[in-house]
Amino acid sequence: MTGEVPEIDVDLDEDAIYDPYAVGTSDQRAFWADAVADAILETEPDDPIVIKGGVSPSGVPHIGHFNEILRSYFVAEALRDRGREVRQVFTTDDKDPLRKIPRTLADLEWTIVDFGDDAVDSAAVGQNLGKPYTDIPDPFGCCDSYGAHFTNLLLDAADLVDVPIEFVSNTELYEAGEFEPVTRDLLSRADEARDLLSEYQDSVDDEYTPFTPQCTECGKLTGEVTSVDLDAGEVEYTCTDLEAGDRTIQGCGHEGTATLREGKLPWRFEWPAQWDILGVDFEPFGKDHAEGSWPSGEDIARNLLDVAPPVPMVYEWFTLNGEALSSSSGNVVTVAEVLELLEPEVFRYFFVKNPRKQRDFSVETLDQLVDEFDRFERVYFGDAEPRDETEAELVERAYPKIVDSVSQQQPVRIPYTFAAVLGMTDDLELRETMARREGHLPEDATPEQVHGALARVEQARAWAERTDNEYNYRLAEDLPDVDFDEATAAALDDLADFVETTDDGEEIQGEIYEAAKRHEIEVSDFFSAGYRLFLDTDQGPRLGPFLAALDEAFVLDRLRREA
RNA sequence: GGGCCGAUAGCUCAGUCCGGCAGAGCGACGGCCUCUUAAGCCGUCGGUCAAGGGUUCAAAUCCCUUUCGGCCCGCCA
Repeated sequence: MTGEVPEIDVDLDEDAIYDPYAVGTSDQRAFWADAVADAILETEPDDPIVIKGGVSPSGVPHIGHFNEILRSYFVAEALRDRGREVRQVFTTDDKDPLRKIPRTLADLEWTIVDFGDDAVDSAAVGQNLGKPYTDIPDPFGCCDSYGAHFTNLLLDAADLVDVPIEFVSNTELYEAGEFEPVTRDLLSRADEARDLLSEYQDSVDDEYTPFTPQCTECGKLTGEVTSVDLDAGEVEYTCTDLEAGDRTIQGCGHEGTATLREGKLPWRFEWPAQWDILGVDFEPFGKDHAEGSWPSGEDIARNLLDVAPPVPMVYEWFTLNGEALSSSSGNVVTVAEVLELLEPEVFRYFFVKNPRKQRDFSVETLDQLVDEFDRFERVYFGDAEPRDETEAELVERAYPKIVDSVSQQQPVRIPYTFAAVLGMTDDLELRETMARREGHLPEDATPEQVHGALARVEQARAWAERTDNEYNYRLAEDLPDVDFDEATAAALDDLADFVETTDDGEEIQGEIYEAAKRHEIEVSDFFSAGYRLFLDTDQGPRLGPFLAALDEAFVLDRLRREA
């Protein structure tokens, strides 16, 4: 359970509640999710409050999709803090047609594979452009359809970050007839619908019909409606070509009839129709929707469907390593991959930040994100000073929503980069010894705390390996190929003799200097010799305590260049 | 072409709505710990608030213009 929600007088006018750029920016709240909750409550929604997100299951889910999941989650939690019941719904827009061949796919284990890979039935996909995702075979053959496959990955992604969501399949909504009343209504007032949408889309002309039938012959959503018979609940259509980007998906020319369930609404109408059907009170969306779909959707909801639109919120897109996230170009990172590098709470923390800012998710500098989270957590436990009152409130409100559960005791965290260094060895006891020697583990830490703190090593090690950065040390198991001069060799022998007499890291550290001086060699060169022997690099961790932590017999053999 | 969002220290970001000393963490640098090299402590440096102009006693904040990054204006979602 989270802390008290600060009581404030909220005074939002209609404009502020339905301006997607304004929602969530109140200066009365430190955490944007609280400001969003204020706006939602101003609309006086009934319980349960419905929060919706949604994406097309078009390909490999990537971290961008977590805007839909986690932004919504924080708002849901902010409302629950105020005693409200909330449903977090997520639509998989699986009735959408596949418009182009994805370059990469992922199997259910999140292994990324190229479209042309042998494991992929590429023909099953290539021959089905223009069909709904749920009518295309799963190219891996493991799920009911292409749509089901990637919906399963989305479900798994939400599960990985432990956000409970109610999944709703759009295709199933159509099949169950949920869209039929809205479809019928829109077709009966096609002129009105056309007039309204033409204010937002220049291309809407007199021929426009707010329904896209699915061809009974070829299965594609390409039909051009030629007549409507609402009494029969049918439309007549001709299967025509479909423009998709710079390509054309060919229709089969079939002339036939379709029921109001055999097809779909164009997106501009489908979105507000979802609001109506699901009773949506709040929906965040990417900036791509902000200038197009939202204004028309709001208008359609109010003036055509006669329903209140949800409270909207725009989030900025972020980049990955400075480049646009793009499934087609392959610049994606999956949640599964991210969670190999980060603890879930750190990943969730990333989404606590202001949604209105363009942000880069940089794998190279992930350590900074982790450090930021660690400080955030210390502030929560009173172990670090908040920079101002705003941050104090932000921490108080957001931290409990980031972690699984707030622990009684402050979790022990070892710095991420140090954790990466510990990854030099697979010896768990050695990791703990080194961490203790460096004071990263309190004397009285419980075994659970130690275990929890060291769990980070796996992720930090994976990060160091992946980026091959300065923390990518590896304990040299065999004697590296070395060739020292006489003085250095003698100094190393001295050092070995000294190590034999003590296991005090600080004393060893001092002897390294002394031995170098005695043999008249540069201290820095002597350190380098040590790093070369143990890590096969020129620099590394503080050598004395490092050697003290290692197995003594191993250290002696190595210093004497014997093994 | 029209509209919209963003840009603040080397990095990650607060602060902008409602004008009032330019901020935090990390990094860097210096010092301390018998000690250049993952830790710790102390300290220092670090800024054309993207650029220019305007309003104001006072502008990162408001107004105008421009640059850069991105989005929308598709019978796409």
